[in-house]
Amino acid sequence: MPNSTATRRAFTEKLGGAPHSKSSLRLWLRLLSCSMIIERRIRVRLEEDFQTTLPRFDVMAALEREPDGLTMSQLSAALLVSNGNVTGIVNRLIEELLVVRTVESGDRRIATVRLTRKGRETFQRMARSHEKWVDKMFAGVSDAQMAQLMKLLAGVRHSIDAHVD
Amino acid sequence: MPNSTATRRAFTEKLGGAPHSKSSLRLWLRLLSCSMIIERRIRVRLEEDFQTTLPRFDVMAALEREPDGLTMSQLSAALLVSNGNVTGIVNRLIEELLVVRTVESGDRRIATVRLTRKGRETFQRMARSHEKWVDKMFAGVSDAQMAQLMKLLAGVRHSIDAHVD
DNA sequence: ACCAGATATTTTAAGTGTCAATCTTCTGGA
DNA sequence: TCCAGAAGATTGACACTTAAAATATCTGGT
Repeated sequence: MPNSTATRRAFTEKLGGAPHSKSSLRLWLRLLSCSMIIERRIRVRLEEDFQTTLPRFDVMAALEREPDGLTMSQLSAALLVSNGNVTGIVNRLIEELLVVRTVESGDRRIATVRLTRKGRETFQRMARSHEKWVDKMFAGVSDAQMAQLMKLLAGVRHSIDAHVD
Repeated sequence: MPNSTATRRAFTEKLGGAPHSKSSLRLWLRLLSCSMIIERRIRVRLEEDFQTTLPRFDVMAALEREPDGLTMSQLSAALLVSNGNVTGIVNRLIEELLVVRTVESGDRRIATVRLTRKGRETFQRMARSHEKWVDKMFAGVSDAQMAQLMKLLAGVRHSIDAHVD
């Protein structure tokens, strides 16, 4: 996982810039700590209950709705990770017999990755659990609050994209 | 980082569980993608502008407000990462002469880590930039929206903590 | 004084992540 | 046809991450 940390909160108190400044930083740290905690819990569960990892789960999720499979490049684009990274994860999934990688098109550079039957069945089980875990973590948040959050986070996303520099 | 991904959105459409279910998953994925994008941008900037990494920045941030330094254990507790992890990061910071690790108390098991003068100065510069980057990314979010988000995220955090299982 | 267990830290093994270099295969113009 | 460069994928070097094993040191009870 990922990385850290919620402690950049540290220097927040110092460095008094514009009033807006401190708020952005504090909001960012709160956002970060929420998603880190949720993600960490999912990782632990995935390991405990299915002896797998989040990246492997993510690859399988991307493949699950593509019966015809995805090329390595499509996979890395879908997951927003580097090409070389996908190679390693797919290799491990192949060892576990959860996916296959074949060269079948006319272009022999292109490798297509596909879930096996075992992979599909395994993923179904994992996805059901995953959904339950997330549900449970958000159980204390009302539908109205979730809707609010969806909207506000869309705004954040928009702000980020708008200020690409 | 690491890690991924915003594409678990994939299977969200299938697996129609309770109506609340799908919302949690979608909210979680939106939360995740926001924080991943922000974090990635900070990583890139830190590398481009200061040839450093986010974990190193985080360690320095934790040390910055502790003139007397922190032990390795205090550091890993503050950053919410494993003990062994901190060892490697601090080693690299030592090579860069940004921190020092000394054994000074009566207990020779305990190593104290402290920013050097160079480390302190370097961190000040980095923190100022870091703050600007975050500010800019949130520039399109109003103060009212930020306040709302703070409140709602506190609720999320509370919900997560309440449903530890 | 001794030594069993506790505590602080480092080391190790395996996975994830990046970028840059390399390998293979294709493609389009001369 | 031929070949320079583009495109898909893997490999290698490095950094980060964890959990578990190994080291080193301390502490308290006998």
